[in-house]
Amino acid sequence: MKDVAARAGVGLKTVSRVVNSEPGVTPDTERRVQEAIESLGFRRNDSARVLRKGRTASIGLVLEDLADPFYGALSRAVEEVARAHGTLLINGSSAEDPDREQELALAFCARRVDGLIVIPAGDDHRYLEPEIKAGIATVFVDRPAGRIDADTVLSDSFGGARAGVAHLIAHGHRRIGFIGDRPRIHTAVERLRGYRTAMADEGLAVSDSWVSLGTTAPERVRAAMLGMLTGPEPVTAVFAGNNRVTVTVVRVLAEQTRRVALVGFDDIELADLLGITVIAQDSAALGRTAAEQLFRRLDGVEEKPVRVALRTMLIPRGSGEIPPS
Amino acid sequence: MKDVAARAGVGLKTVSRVVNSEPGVTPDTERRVQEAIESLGFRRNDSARVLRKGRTASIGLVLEDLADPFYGALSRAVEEVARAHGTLLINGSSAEDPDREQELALAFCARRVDGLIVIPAGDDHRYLEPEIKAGIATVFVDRPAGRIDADTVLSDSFGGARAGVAHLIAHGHRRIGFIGDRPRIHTAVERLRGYRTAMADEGLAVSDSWVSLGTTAPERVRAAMLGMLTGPEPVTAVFAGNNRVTVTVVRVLAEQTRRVALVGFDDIELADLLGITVIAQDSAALGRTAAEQLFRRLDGVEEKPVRVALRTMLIPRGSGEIPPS
DNA sequence: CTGAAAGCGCTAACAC
DNA sequence: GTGTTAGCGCTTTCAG
Repeated sequence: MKDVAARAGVGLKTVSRVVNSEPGVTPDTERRVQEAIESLGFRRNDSARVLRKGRTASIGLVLEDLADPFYGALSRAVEEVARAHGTLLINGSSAEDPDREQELALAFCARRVDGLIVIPAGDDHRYLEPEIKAGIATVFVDRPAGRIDADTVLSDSFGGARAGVAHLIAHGHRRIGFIGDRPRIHTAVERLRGYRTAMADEGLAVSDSWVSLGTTAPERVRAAMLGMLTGPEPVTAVFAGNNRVTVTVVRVLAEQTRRVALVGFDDIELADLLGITVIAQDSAALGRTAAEQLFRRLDGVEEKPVRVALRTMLIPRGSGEIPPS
Repeated sequence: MKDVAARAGVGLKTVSRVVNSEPGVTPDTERRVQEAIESLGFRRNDSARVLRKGRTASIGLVLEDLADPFYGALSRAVEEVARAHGTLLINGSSAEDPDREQELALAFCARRVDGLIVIPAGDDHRYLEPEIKAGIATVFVDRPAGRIDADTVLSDSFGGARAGVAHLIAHGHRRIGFIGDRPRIHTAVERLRGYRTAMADEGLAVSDSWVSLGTTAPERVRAAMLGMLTGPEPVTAVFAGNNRVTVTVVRVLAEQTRRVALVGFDDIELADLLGITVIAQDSAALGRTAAEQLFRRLDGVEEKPVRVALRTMLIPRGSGEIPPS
């Protein structure tokens, strides 16, 4: 910038004005500066700018795994909102590891992102308190924050699972399995609660052998599913706790001769062709809503922490309407 | 940091030493500084650090759409490599718009990312020359750079498409359609070339009505597919140019009574269950390889631009082995 | 309308 | 082992 000023024969501040298209520069001077910029290939150093202004025009998003289509879509929605606000997005995948979540979130804070959107992996977010106090707006999505009070945008996991299981019951099932994510994960617990409530609503007892929580690794899910299909009280239907689980369950069921009903949480690409009945949640809406709330905070809106729950939708496609065998 | 120094009763530089775990501090002093840091909730301002050091420990990735599972997986692979190098990743989606690609890439450069990985939307990247000259290492992935010479990591689109179409021919097809992405996109053109070559290899003529390039919007692909199924020379097989196209083609074919063979470029989740034969490319390997090359550059390796072509793999699953009707 | 000086928070280089 | 000084590239303030 100094060089540009020298070359254009003007002061430093004048270059700054031109670069930021601030008013108060003669068209003629502006042209000279522009030429100098061009010929020197000058590009403003945003780091220095940030240091001065305090705002980085960037936000951070900590999610579980960008390779999961659910989070990919969510991230993209956040990016669109950020873009509309002239803001860049930094992504980080926690791989469902609380330490890594914290490491990422704090790294983002050290870069002085203006705001943070977090899909929690851990259940204690007190480590963010000083950052939030220091002015980094924070919104939690998909799962609630642990041990701090903050803006949160969720899907209605409980209601969705309950509706899905009720759907299976309505189609005549009595022995229904539930395969979900690890019990540390809030959505897994909520969906299990939805399952139990739906069963209780109809006065159905739940056998321990019908419920399995754990990682979404294919081997684990496969074993759980096979376990429920054998034994003294084999299930005639399953509720899959999320898209990763559904994918594996569909594969296992495809190998069976007996027809087993299935409803899965989360929609999946091509699920329509495979006839998979799902409880769809709108991952893009989740991201969009969270981002909008974040920018509302960045615009200075002061209100007590907001909690939004987005509705889910039951999409019947066949697998959930198979009668008990 | 000044405050920490004051509180701990030490000099500024000593705090800096502690924060960066540099040697030359008494354990006792270090403890005092640590305490001050804790109680003040101090966190180093990386912007200032960047300004001083020149390196931001961040890289930028410009891709088409993070919500596309192909790019999601690629991005995640890049992130893993970056993480191993203590580097953060900034993502941006170009939405296949060259202007937006440029806007993003330059925005990343203004933030002084150490390196840039670009999945080109446009075909002229001379705008990056000053940046590259200024020291921002740049690697292109999935598609080659336009009008500049730079490190590039691609899949073998030509070879993959050729093998896929040859596979269809081997199963008896003579009238084979090709539906691909817009002709501005390098991979689309390469895959079309693979198609034409495979046809020519067997002495088969290609009717204009069998080839359709354009956006991957479902309506466009649907119309193209339906067009090829009707008319005087209906196709008995199709080659789909990428995962977006395949998804729509599968839907259209599912509605037909006649059985039409299909091979698609890119693997898709659940394609195994739907029996879709594909030419798989390893998006994670693409990302990993590109990122590794980038860090090789950042480590100071000077060599003339590298070009890597990753092999593709034909996975027969049924749809590509349907005989002509 | 324009420019000179101060300083954002940190680190490199050199004292002590 | 520790502190001091200068300055990274920009914007803010205020004087011309």
